[in-house]
Amino acid sequence: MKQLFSGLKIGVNEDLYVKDPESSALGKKIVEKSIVLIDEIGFDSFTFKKLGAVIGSNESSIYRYFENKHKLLLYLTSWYWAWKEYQLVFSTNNIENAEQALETAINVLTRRIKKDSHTSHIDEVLLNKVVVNEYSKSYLTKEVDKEYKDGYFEVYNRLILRLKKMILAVNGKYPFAAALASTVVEGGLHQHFLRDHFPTLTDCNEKLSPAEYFNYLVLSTLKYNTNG
Amino acid sequence: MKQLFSGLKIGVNEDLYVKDPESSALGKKIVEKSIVLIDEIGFDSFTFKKLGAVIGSNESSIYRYFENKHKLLLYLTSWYWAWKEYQLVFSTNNIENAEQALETAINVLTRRIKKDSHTSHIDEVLLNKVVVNEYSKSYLTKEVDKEYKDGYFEVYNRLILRLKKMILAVNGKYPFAAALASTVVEGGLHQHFLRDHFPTLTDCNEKLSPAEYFNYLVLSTLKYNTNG
DNA sequence: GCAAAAGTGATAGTAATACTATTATTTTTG
DNA sequence: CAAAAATAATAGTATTACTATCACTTTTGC
Repeated sequence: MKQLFSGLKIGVNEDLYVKDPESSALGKKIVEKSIVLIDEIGFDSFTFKKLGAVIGSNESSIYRYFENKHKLLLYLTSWYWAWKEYQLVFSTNNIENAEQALETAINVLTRRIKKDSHTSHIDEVLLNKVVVNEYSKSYLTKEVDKEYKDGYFEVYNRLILRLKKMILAVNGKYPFAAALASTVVEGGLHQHFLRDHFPTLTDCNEKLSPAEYFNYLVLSTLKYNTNG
Repeated sequence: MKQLFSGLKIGVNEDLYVKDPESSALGKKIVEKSIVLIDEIGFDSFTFKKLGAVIGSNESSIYRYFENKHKLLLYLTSWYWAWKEYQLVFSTNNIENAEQALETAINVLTRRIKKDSHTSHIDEVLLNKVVVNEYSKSYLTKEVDKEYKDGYFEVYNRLILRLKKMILAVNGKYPFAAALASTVVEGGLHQHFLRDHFPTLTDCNEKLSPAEYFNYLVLSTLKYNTNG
């Protein structure tokens, strides 16, 4: 699968950046090191000035790529979901059996990223950690409706609707397909967070993965319908 | 049920405030109006200075009740979960049938608050909105492990463990009881958010409530186990 | 190879934030 | 009514989140 990605540019909404960070060495460095720094100090403490210091660049230069740190976060997380979408599509497109395809999709969407395939300058292991800890902050804002209209959450939306379709392929009569799809994706992030910080609130640990929990949850609720 | 609450003080961790806001008129006003203002402008734009202007009080006076706005948010959300815990306990404690009790609990935890019982100075409708939009921000921080140890998330923890127990009462062999309980509570907030802002990502709307979705989800996964 | 253009860096400046400290004034209460 | 407690007013600091300007460096197109 690795070769399928090499040379392939992950597409995110162009309004998220002032200048395409993929178009220059500095741009790539900004993206690469912002992930490292956000993981290290958290998004709340993260500033362009600190990032500038890390990459040996001026604050003002970073502003030429991203309007502000909120847009940068949207860029990073959009990149993440686009990457997940590719993984989902490529890992399920030759599976005929709907149930098996759904299981594969759930695995892709809820597994913890351990090894970095490291296709580019982006470290997917760190980016996954950033998404778990910071993604909600990108939409829990007063500007969310406007930004939704502007397509800033396009990739995330599309990904969830793909999963919804796969759920309906298993059981076309299930009435909560969108809610279940969003529960799996958002819940996947949340269970990883709980595992790391509120361990009594989840059963997921070394031996039991969120993927196992969600696979059981989804299949049982979809099959319950048909069994009566 | 209303009378059970009147005169009953909801208990939150004492380290969350410098001076108990319940102990004075100003303290109550701070709590009351902070909910209104956070709902209005969002937690990110909320400052003690703006709150001071709203209540006709000085910024420095607010600092005598809460160290900073993060602690205030923890206070407000703790109050909310404590209030939910009471609702849960009182509405289920005389139900013998485990399945029925669980259904009631899920209803209490995932329903939208519409009417304000308005026991005190706190508007529960607004507070519910604040929790939906801001609760994640209270734990998605770099200080979460320290604050967890200090008991800042005690009430929330206890509430989820109560739900876990009720899940196990229905099916003692279910292996993901804590994960399912946290999925219901956190997912409940999330589905309300989606309904308001990303409507294509949920099936919940005027006619279909998150409570119905979660009831079906939980009962089907718990029963699937026993049916095979 | 050179000039224009584009990109980057350095510096300065502003309004707002998130506080702390001090002192003055008002309110409570013993 | 005096002492104590609570609140208000003012001032001050470091940091944030930018914007603007200008200098310098690198790229590119002829």
